[in-house]
Formats: sequence, C-alpha cells, structure tokens
Amino acid sequence: MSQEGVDLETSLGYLLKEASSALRAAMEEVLRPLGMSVTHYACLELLAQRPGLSNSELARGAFVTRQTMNVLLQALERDGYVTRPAEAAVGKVLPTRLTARGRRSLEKASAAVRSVEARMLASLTETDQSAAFRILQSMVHSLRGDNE
Amino acid sequence: MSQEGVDLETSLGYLLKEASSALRAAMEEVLRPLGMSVTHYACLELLAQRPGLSNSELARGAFVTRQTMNVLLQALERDGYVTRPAEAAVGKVLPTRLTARGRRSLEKASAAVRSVEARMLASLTETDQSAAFRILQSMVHSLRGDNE
DNA sequence: TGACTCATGTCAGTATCCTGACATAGGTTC
DNA sequence: GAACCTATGTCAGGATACTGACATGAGTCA
Repeated sequence: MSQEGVDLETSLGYLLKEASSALRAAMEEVLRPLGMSVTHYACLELLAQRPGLSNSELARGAFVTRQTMNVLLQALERDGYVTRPAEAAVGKVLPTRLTARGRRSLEKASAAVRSVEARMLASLTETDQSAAFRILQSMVHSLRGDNE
Repeated sequence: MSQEGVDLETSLGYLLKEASSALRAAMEEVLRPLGMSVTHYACLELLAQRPGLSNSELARGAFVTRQTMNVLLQALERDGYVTRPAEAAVGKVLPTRLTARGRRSLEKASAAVRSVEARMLASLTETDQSAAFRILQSMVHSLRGDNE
C-alpha cells in the first residue's frame, strides 16, 4: 500500500492537536478552582491588554463565534466583571471594558495561567522557543491561505 | 508594572491555540462536504490504523471523553460504518472494527485531510518539520507532568 | 440619492462535548 | 477468599459552542 492514510504517529497535525489539548487541559485544571473557563479567561485577558474591544473582536481573539462571545459578555456584564455602554457612540460597536472587579478576578487567573505556560517553556531552550514561534506562525499563515 | 499578565502577542500558548484552531477550521472545511466532523474522522482514522481499538482507547486517541466517543460509536454502528461484538470476549472491552462501508467513507476524508496537512507542511523546511515535531512532543510531556 | 456590500449585535434552535453517577470486570495486596 | 484500586461501558443531565437568521449601521460605487 502506497496510500496508507495519515499516519497518526508521525503526523504534525495530530501532534499539534495533542499539544493544544494538553495545554487546554492544564489551563482548565488551574482555572477550575477559580470558577473560570478558558474562554472566560481569554476574554478578560484580551480586555486587560486591549481595553475597549468590541464583541466581535473579542470573539476573534478568543477563537469562538460572535454569538458565543455575546452570551459570555452578557453574563460577565450581569456579574459586574465588565461594562458596556447601553448605546453605541458610533455604529453598532459596543466597546467593552473591565471593571475593578474584573481586573481583580483576572489577576489570580493570569498568575495561574502564567505558571502553566512557564512549565511548558521550561522544557524548551531559548532557541527552541524562537523556532517554535516562527514555525507556528508559518503554520497559521499557510492554513489560512494568507500567502495565496 | 512588572506584572503585566500574559502578553498574547508573544505567548507561545496563545500561538499554539491559534495554530490548532486554524488547523481545526481547515479540517472542518474540507470534511463538511463529506458530512463528517473532525472527531468522526479521527475515530475512523484511528480504527483504520489500529483495528480492534476499544471505546476508551478511541476516546483517548481522539482527545474526547469515553462518553462522547460512546455516543459517536453508537451512531457509527447504527449507520454501518463500524461493528462491535454484542458481548465482550474478555472483560468489558468491546473491540471495534471498520466495515467495508466505513473504509470507503474514510478514503475520501483521509485524502481531504492529507491535502490540508500537506498545505501546512509545504510552508516548512524539512529541518523545521523535525524541529516542530521534537518541540511539540516536549511541550506535551511537560504539560502532562511526565518528567516529574 | 440609491443600490450594493460588508460587519456588527443579537435572538433562537441545535449540535457537540462535558461532568456525575452506576454497575461491573480484572488486577493487586493482604 | 476479601478488600482494594483501577479501568471499562453506559445512562442521564447540563454546559458550552455552533449554525441560521434578522435588523441595522458604515462604507463603496455608480
């Protein structure tokens, strides 16, 4: 057989999914005690670094759909972690911002996630970290068809 | 501020999720016309390479829970893609096998997924592919705590 | 101005996957 | 053998994210 399908043992795609799955599991493990999901955390972290992001921008940044992010934002707003203006100043875009409570909640989560990332990086040399960054970016571009 | 959270622009974890998300989207895109989900495909591909895998083993291989794989297997069995013995020969393990129909269905899907992986690999040199493999494996091990 | 296209926010329904729980089989260890 | 631990298959309920659809605002183009 010359056509033997995608060999899972040597497939970079499979390994990529495996690594991503391990990372997600590790993040869920440390975020669960804080009552926070990965998407929940991603949303707060995005807002901390880029205040005023809209619902759609947050969705793209957290790799979920607008609809998913919308229900999350409604919950976060209800619970006082973020604020959004009742009406859009321009267009329909509602810029979102963290409240003091949101920032406080994020601090613990961010520390927990940092520890996970640190554990991951600890097994890599500086050179490998740079290589990984470059290679992963290349994968993203080719998969999205940016170079066509 | 020395503590400025996880910088998303330079975070390897974020980039890993981005790459994995792009891969999943690309796979979903080519599998959708075939009426197959990624987990669905993963299950068939696993069975093609390692016939006789049990429900739990398939779940681990496809990075989902036993319960999720169980309902998928029930659907696949109902539709004639796989077969499982009614009773376990030993213990409770039910070894699963592809039917001819399952193999046929997998062929098209496997070709489609191969094209996605090829597109991803095309942007990388041989050296980078080897490096990516080694680095991702290292990440998996450290995240799982295998080295402690 | 009007027609067209695109992006956004949001509602509803559905698919997918998960946690919790139970009974049961096999392998220890005493 | 008995007690224990682990792994398995399975059922039920709930959480999460998705697709489909709609109205609306902004930008483009004729």
